[in-house]
Amino acid sequence: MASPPSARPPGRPRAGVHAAVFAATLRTVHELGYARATVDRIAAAAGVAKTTIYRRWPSKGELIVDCLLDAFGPVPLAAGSRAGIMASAIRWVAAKIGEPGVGDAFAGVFSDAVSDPALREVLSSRLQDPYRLALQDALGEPEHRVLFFIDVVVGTLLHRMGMTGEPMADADVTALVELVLPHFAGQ
Amino acid sequence: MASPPSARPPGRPRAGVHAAVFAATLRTVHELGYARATVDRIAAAAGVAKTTIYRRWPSKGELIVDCLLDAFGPVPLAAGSRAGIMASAIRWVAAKIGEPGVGDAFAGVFSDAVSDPALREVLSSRLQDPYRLALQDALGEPEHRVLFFIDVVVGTLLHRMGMTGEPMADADVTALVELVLPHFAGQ
DNA sequence: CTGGTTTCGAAACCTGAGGTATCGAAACCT
DNA sequence: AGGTTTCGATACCTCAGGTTTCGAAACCAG
Repeated sequence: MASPPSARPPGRPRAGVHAAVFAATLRTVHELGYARATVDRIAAAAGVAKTTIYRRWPSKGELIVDCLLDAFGPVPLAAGSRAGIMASAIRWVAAKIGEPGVGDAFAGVFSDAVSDPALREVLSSRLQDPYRLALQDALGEPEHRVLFFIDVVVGTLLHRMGMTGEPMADADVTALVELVLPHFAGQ
Repeated sequence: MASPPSARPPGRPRAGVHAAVFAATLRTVHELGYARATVDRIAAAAGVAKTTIYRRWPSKGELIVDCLLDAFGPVPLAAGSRAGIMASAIRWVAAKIGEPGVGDAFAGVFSDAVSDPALREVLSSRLQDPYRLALQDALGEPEHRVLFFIDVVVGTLLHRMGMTGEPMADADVTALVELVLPHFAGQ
């Protein structure tokens, strides 16, 4: 029979560097901006060799996607009216994008994906799809409609971030909520 | 007295290459994507040396901005209700972004601006401000409100373009119009 | 037709970033 | 102690943005 699945493989075990690398990534992106946050610098900030990073993530883009997944976590979907769910989701993503480094990393990896179909696929399937499915389920809306509102909400927040370098202020987030909410009045 | 201002300066005159370079830029970006549309390739497609391009535009970003200004032209602002002006403006920018190469170039230069404050300033002042001012004037709205709706409309269109690689379909543009229009019912 | 001035094209070059390859040292298990 | 794997350091490759150089071409004045 095969060896028990929990048997540790021989050799030196991998060091747990994910948390340190994620923190170093957000810190470096926040301090230097996305383009100047090179993999070398991120590795140095994490106290790790560049080769170690490339052993775990196949590209800078996928590292950033994993970092964002870690930073965002699951959507808080408080039970309640559809409008309430939508409003809290919008405020949640706006607040996350406002955290230091997160918005820059998000806008940066999104930008890279424009010219990189493989990264676009990763971004779509690993980052967008889980949230899209959760929202479809919570709202009882069809896929194309949820995708549309993701375009509206995330697109608006990233456009503001990209044009001004600053996350959207609370007053404008409120305006965004009021723009979207009437379309989820029913139920 | 000084020589008449219309006197041609001595030496070889500059060749008029703007139109050819703009066309080559959109064509190359459309065929290869933004990142692979290098300045070398754009120059080759235009039948021009790379140095000639850098004599006229200080960076790839500014070349793209000028190319977009040429491709967009002025906003058609048909006289009518504020809602009608807004609806036609949204459909106009959506159609422009849907033209081959334009959406990719727009998303690409926007992406570059994320990590390049100088380019962000150029994008804001040369590309966004003229349209913002025209809309403020036509709609009688304050600056921050027009900026907010530019974030919503352009952000949504670019997010769709960036995530799917395709411009937004007409049905979704209609949904975008219907999302925004109720906020311009008055007058 | 000749000389002065400017622009053009071709090529070599520099910098910086993503990503890969190599290899000895370190960490774990048996 | 020996086998296996990962780690860090370093050198390296590719490619894109951008600059420099320089001879050739295009214009004007005399």
